[in-house]
Amino acid sequence: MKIDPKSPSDLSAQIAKAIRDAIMSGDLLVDERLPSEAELSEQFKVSRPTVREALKRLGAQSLIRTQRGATGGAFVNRLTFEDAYGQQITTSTLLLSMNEVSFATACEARYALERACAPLSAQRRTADHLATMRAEAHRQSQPGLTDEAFCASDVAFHRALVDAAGNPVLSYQLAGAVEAMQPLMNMITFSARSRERIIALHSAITDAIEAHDATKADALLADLALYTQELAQNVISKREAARTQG
Amino acid sequence: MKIDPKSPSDLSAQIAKAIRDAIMSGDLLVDERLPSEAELSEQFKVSRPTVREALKRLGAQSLIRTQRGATGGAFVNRLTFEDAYGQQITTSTLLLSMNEVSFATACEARYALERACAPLSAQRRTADHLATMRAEAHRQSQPGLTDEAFCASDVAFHRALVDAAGNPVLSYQLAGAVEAMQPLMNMITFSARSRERIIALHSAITDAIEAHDATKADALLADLALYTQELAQNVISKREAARTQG
DNA sequence: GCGCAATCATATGTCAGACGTTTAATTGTC
DNA sequence: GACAATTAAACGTCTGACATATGATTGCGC
Repeated sequence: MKIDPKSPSDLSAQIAKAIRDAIMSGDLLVDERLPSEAELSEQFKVSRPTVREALKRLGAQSLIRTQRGATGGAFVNRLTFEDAYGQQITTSTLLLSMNEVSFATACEARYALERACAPLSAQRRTADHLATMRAEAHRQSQPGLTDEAFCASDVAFHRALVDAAGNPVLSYQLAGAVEAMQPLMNMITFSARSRERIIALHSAITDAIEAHDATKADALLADLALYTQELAQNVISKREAARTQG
Repeated sequence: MKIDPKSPSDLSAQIAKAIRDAIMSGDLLVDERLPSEAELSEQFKVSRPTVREALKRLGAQSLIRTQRGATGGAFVNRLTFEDAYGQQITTSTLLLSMNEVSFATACEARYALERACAPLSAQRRTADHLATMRAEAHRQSQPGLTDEAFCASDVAFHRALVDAAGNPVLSYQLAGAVEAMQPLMNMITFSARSRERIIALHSAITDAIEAHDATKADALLADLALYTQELAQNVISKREAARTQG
């Protein structure tokens, strides 16, 4: 765990990298305590503020946690699925909003991923998952629901569908993809008729999953993907028309 | 953009959160310059080192970049797909290594995701993608290749397969999933015979993709998934036997 | 007037030393 | 032996300063 003393700049970045590498390579184990800030500053021959900046970098990635007090210090953090979700959502959301990713591209990715776990979900779904899916579908049918609330419920529905696959790694991957899309989804205004159709599809998907019918679930998801794209296309072409006219 | 002055601890975390929220909500636009560290420390009524710790946190997430000199400062960073890849790989790798995720679970997730983009790849693949896939398959057939090099080539092959779908969002999602699995894959020792079979599958997959045959590609990927699981199972049961005996 | 070099202003990067706060272990007393 | 006070270790923050990079400005020579 050493740094290059020649490059005068970015010392804190180098230190962060050295520690990160030590963690990722397994030299530092989970819950192991790092040397105190004072000791690290001696080891690396830098000042304590510099060490602190490095530690904050690692903290931002949930690689370490810090604890105050006599037996405190920096500890290698066990990265939980929840931590990872949060980071993935932040990253994915920014990625989509900053890179002019088209709705079509994002939507295609989302449904491709969801269809990937549909067979597993159909196979392993529990009563709990089915109940959540039905509850969300029912919520979506309530009148007076704002578009945002409708979208949020939509995300919850799909989240349950993904969780039904019983594979935490898949859930983690898809949580980011689906949640990051919500800002894009929110731009769609759902008419009463379009909601009705989406809800019908949600119900049918739930039925298929309950019946362990992977093929049908897949087909319904394909329909839903197509319909979502269609709705978005309407919004986009209307905007285009308004711009041309105005 | 304010912080709570009542809680005495974690000031830098609060400041980081305030700025992060401003970026994610769109209050701060891409390439916009943040106030200088001195100005921020005035605004938030904290010292400069505290502000700096907050900025380093944001830098670690690639939310900002800093530049020295007269017109320097902190700028809202345009998160590139490459930045996002890097972070996702780091996060996914640690998640898998720290949470006793079974090989079976990770492998299932990986192949489920890959099969999700096989239809798109079959539809859109270019000559470039096919060339890369064939080149990697060929590399895998060379004698004397270490298991690590074989795995790395395997990752490159699958990466090309995913990129062939022509959807950067999918590529981003899958890059993390596939690359993060490499440490787990590396535990498998590939015999000459198992390599041969994997390479045959890789070639067949490439053929199917070239022929725009999504169904066949999907079936072959399913075979590959099964075979990979089988190989891993062998390793695991051998270890088990060794432990029982020793 | 124009080009080039020296200077300056600004902002980040780093350092040193200090004080406050939290927390657990130790010590001392009843 | 149990409980309270003290102590020590470590992080969290502050102040002030110097170093360094870099664009802008100024001034000089031509």
